[in-house]
Amino acid sequence: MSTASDTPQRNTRQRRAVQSVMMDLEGFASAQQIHDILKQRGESVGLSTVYRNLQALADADLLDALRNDDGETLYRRCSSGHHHHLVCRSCGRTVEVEGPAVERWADLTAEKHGFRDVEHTLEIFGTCADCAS
Amino acid sequence: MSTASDTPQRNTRQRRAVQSVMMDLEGFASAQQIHDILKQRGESVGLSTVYRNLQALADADLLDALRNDDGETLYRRCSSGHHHHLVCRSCGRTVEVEGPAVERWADLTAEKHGFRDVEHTLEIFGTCADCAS
DNA sequence: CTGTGCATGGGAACCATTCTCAGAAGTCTC
DNA sequence: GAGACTTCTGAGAATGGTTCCCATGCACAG
Repeated sequence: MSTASDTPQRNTRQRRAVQSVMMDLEGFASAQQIHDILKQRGESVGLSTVYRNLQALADADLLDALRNDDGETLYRRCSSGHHHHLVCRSCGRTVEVEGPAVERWADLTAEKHGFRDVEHTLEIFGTCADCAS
Repeated sequence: MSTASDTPQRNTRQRRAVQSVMMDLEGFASAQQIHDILKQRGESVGLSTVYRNLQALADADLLDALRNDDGETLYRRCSSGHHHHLVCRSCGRTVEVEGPAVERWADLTAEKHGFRDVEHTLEIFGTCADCAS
């Protein structure tokens, strides 16, 4: 395996601080919000560095990233493996969901039309039980 | 019905020009691309106006809008009714696809977790047969 | 034809994100 | 532990898509 060999990254205070915040976070948050949280904690980290580390973590599949309607990128820690999200549009609470049948349908549909290297995005939005009352 | 009564919009040259371009377009295009096409046709329209009209058309469900990975909003004319897209990430060619089973799965999954007023987004990206060769 | 008010457009403003690059700080070697 | 080597950091500038501002234009009713 060569996939595991790439962690030539240095163990800096800033990287640890960002990871720590992401561990504590319950829902999705923007890079700027995470930057603010770090500032509040007294673990000040440059905004560029926050962006860089979030991207690195997302590339390593340690975080999920998605764009909201405003065009911001939101991050959240995630379990490994392919999955989708059920997000409360009111409070941001997120449930990770899987749908093997959907995966198959997407691949099959793409293949039927001659498409290669297929990816897909799927997010479900709604109002959770707590927020609905 | 009150939904059909709202077209108190003026019939300007610019609005007609934008609609005309969208009718001719095969795949998704960004506001800026559409602005360029208008310029090429000699039907010059201000960039702000292009944005405004595209948004208006999308709000009226006459266009589909989606965001690409770069954060740009892309527009395309769409057939009525709920559907999803299979988009070539190279040339932008788009196939509208339907997946009743997926709709049902999404609604069911959300319901199972107590979510209400459920919506979902689903897009499939790939490289089409022509671009793959 | 004339008045009224929405539409237009050019440029400034906005804002999330990325880039730049000099200085700071991990890590490896001896 | 010291020194060399290299990656990481951060402040501010740059970027780029989109929206805002507002004086002027133009569609449409009367």
